Amino acid sequence: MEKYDFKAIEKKWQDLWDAEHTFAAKQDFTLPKYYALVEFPYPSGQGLHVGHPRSYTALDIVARKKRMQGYNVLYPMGWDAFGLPTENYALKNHIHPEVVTANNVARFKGQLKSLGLSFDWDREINTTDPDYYKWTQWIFLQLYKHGLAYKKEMNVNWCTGCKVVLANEEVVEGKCERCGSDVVHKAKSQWMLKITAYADRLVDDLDGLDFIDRVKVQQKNWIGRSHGAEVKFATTAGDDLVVYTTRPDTLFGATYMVMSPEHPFIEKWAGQITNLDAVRAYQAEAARKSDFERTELSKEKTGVRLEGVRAMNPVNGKEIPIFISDYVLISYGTGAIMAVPAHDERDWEFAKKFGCPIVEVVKGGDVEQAAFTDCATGVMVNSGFLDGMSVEQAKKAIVDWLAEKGLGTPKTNFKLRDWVFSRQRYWGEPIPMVHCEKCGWQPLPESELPLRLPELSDFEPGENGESPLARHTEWVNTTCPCCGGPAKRETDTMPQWAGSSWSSLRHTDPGYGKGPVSPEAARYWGPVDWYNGGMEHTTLHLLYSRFWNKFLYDIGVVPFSEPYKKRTSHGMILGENGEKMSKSRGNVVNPDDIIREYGADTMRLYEMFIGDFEKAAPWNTSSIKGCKRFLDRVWNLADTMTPQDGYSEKLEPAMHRTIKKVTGDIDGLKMNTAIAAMMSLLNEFSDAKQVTRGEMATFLKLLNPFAPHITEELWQRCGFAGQIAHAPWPAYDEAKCADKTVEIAVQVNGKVRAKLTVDAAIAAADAIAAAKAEPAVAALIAGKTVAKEIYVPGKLVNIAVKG
RNA sequence: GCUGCUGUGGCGGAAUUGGCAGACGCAAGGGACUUAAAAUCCCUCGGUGGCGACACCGUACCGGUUCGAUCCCGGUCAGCAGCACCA
Repeated sequence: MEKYDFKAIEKKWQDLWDAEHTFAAKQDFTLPKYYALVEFPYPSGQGLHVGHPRSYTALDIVARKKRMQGYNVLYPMGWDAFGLPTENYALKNHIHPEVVTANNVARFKGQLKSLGLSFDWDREINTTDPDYYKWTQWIFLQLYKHGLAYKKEMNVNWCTGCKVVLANEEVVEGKCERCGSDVVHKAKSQWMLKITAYADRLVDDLDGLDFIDRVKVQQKNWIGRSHGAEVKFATTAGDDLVVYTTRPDTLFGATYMVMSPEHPFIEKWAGQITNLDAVRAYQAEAARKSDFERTELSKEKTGVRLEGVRAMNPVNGKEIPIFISDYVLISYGTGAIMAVPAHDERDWEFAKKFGCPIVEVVKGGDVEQAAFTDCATGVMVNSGFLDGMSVEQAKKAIVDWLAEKGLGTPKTNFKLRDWVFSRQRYWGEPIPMVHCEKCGWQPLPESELPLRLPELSDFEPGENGESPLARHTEWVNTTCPCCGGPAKRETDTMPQWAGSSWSSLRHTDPGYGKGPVSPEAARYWGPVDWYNGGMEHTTLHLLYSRFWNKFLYDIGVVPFSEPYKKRTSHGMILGENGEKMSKSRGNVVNPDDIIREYGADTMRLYEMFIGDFEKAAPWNTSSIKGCKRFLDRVWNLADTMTPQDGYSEKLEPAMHRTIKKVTGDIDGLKMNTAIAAMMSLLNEFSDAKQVTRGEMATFLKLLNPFAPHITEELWQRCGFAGQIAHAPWPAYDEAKCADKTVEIAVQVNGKVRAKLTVDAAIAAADAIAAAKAEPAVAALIAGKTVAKEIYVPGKLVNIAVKG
């Protein structure tokens, strides 16, 4: 046969797949279904990164295998195309974002096709398509109508670089997640989504899902649910100061209180505070600090004591001082705490600095040296009626006592905040709301959707934090849907995360006109069976889309409350030097170059072979050659094929074992060891100098999901019927996986001293007898007492001797 | 600081209900073919000692349990990721 011409072969089959829609999901809803999904890309100007194919190829392998196993597979692709980089590029180059998006999508699509990915292009979606964002807007209106979208004047995270508001999830260490600029606080009126209403379910429902642990852990930490109690402390100012605590058991040890500098009582009590100047100065200082500084300076506690007002510990009647300090956050709990320095590290540090008494109420540590925070072993002391109880018992007892006296109630709190949903930029979905002086905020009638973005030539963001849409008065000025009078449109747009929050649902029937989701298609296809995506989206897209799905479930739009059954995450592909790929580091690998030089099949194989799918792995150009060499040898294998249909006697166990291994490894996302197993099998064929027709057919099928072009071509050239993509996945027989004879190790006291080839079904006594007969073993055990003899079937014999 | 994860040859990585450590691949060295190179094929390839058959050591480090530990337990160190004063 001629040389392996991957260029011609790959083009031939890609064209055929396109022409025949080979991988389109079938409309027959009686077939068993499988919905595989990868996070759809943001079509950036840089084109595809070598990281994209790692995720896409892995699920492509899953999808191709499932098709061969007889499933009706949905493996769709789309474009998450709204967003700042496109808009910034458009601004810089004076091209409309819509044009930029179309160009980028065309390039991405070409690149994805050149990889031979089996996406169903008939179900392509684009979040910037008005037919798509019509329904994104529709979902927003439903959220509004159910009280889950509301407008609020608040301090928001403002990115000084992008000139836009960010969600909490988009702020990393006080900097913008995208551009790295400083994030400052700014008071603005913003649309908010009440994700906190779903906090409990977003935590609890994780238990029933097949998500990798680190995703579950990260989501749980982010939502940050804690159980405790709210407790009322009487003050000399008259108002009760309410605090939230997870350790009500330590109430007897509360020796002072702390309020956040933003706490409203400070204003209220101004007349009674005798050191108001110092308090005001501290408030001003705290307000000046950005989030970043507040966390950076967290080592040293600061604060001011409120002179003139004191509180009373409700459990023992003792008067205790009140401080203000920025280590207490206004945004969490009640904005005030009871301080128990003996059993809380932060309180301990503060008490040491400000000379507050440290009263031990849980025995077990040395509270003069450090706070004792262990809940599991401590015993209550100095706590009146709680003395002698464990921490757990004391928690119950004190909460009951507080409830009885009307001093406190059990309470659950979350770290999760509501989702800031407004962005002051052009390239996003317009928020379909209208403001009327008379009627207030009014939703746009659903019949007027989609509310299209106006054609603008000037979409530079406003300096004052206004959206560019605000300058477009013809679009802004409208009539009130309620009273018909003059009104103004909302000029902020939705965040980039809006469109992707329901995209998995739309793929099930992207053309459906009566709602966001066809009920019939959703019932059949949903939820997604396997979803793969980046860890960086765990507390963003993944959390948001779970929230939206739950909402859509509650209002009867979808019949399932979780959008994804299984979630995995791929590791990053690093540069050859082990650092993150970036232009500035000069270590970027372009997938187009690799495909041109080695072919798509080699590229796919290499990215799957590179290492543990979940871990980061450095790119290594010379390792690619190993994968190319493998495919070259597969190509040449066809020349050694014999006409025999079944498996040769010698290789039969290896064939069954490899089928089992590859099948299981694909399901377990261990593509690297699946490929290793196929390489080993190829080595067996090489040693045998031949391959039977039956072996060839099975081998090509196993390899097909990984290297679809070369296997399709060889399938045809070897004269097998039809296309391999439609061939059934090979089966294995467990009973035929084992060899008839096995080599076992013989150990004396755990050290290998001999090897022995025995019948696989040998009895333990016979194996041990044979082992003892080995000269090397006999010499070592001669004259010693045998303490124990162990036979592990098919593995080894171990003889333990003494003396 | 807290939480989670990881630590295996020159490199990427295999192998754990405790059972022959280093599969598979890369790189390297030697050989065959060739005028030569590339490609291909064959051999070697954890360390130390020995001409040698072999012996001893070896899965970050120290200790424990076991006939047997990369795997389990206790402690130490290093790295990565997430969270970051959430009471």
